[in-house]
Amino acid sequence: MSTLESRERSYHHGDLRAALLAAASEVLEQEGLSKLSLREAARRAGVSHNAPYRHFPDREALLAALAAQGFGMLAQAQREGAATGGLRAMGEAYVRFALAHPQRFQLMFGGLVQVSRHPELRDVATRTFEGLSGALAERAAGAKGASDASVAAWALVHGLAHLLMDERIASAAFAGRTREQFVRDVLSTLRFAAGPAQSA
Amino acid sequence: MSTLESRERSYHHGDLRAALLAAASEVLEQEGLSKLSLREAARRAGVSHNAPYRHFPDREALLAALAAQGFGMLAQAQREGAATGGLRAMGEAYVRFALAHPQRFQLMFGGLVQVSRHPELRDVATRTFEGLSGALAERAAGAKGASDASVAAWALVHGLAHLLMDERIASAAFAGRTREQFVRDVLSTLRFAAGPAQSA
DNA sequence: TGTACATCAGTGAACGCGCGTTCACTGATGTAC
DNA sequence: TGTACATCAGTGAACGCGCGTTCACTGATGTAC
Repeated sequence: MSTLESRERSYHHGDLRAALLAAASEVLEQEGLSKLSLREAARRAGVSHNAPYRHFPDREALLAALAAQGFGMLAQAQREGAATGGLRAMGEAYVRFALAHPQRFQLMFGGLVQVSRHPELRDVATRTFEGLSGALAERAAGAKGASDASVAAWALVHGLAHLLMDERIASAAFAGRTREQFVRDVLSTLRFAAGPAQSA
Repeated sequence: MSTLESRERSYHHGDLRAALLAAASEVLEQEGLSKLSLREAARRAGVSHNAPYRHFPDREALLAALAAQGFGMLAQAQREGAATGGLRAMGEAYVRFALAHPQRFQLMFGGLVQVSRHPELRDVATRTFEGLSGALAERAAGAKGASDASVAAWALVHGLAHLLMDERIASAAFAGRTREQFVRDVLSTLRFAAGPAQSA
């Protein structure tokens, strides 16, 4: 009998916390945030409805863990973007992440989870943004208002992600382009007003 | 006896629909979206818990009406901005609106209300955005990618509104400036890459 | 001008729902000796 | 190597909650004649 099988049969789950997070992610992506309850996560993990309380003090703690996971994913996507295509690719990766995981993005930014009550979440979120603004500050090094510029760049990709996610942009605006190409084109219509020349 | 008094005493409310919207707005701004139920709106309007069903077929219809009202307010704020300070002021007005009415903004853009199911909402939302992109297109008239540029500008203010609203921007970034000034400075770090010269 | 009647806009009781959470419990695990 | 015992991670029943929604109703209003 394999370890997995023995785990499946055993009274103790083995790694229920991870299983709950996986189940909750599934609900989140398939059914949306409003359908995501502790009970539903427990059901999907094949466990009684209050077993989750051994791993999460309350519902919000589960949401916070999911959000934290999301920031990790976003940071990873950005790192990959930065590695392959520089700053521009980082922005595109940000938008791509939001569109690939709209419900997760909502959870991360929807204000439903009180960030102040979950230090772990606050930390991972802060680190994610530092990655972005660090790269931007490097690019605009020394320029007056470099910090403001990095906020602006962040706002730009963040807003574009939101608008596309909510289908707020009429399909006519795409003008036949793929969404990827549209994002590239939109992002390239703006330049930093001061600082070193922008190459991309 | 004044008309108002007679209304207060009468069995029929007089204008319950408006009263419910007002009560719901109050709940929305004071308690947040999650506390906003048909029953709570009815309570605040001093009416039985299912009187609202004479005016709204279901809960989502009430939310949709509130969101539609929000788009009206936003359009109005933008018009005022455009009249007094041009394009830049329009963007600032957008951000200011979001910060003054965060819960409303969430409702309008949070994806909780199925826009497709509420034509009136879709229409007023579309008109609001046309006002913005119309002004932008005018500014960038003739330039290649003017439409893309207006999407970018919209995304910029939209994203900045979101980030500020969610308190995602560390207070250190303000560097002692007021929020209004900070918004102005951030917005001015970006320029259109092509098209007519930008004056502000 | 008065009256009958249709229609409209409220009321109040009741239903079922899924949820978060608590409680007392039991089976499984690990460790001290 | 065995055994006693503490601890941990599950179970299942139960609670109260506010909600959306439906039902049959009643009071108020307006209109045809």
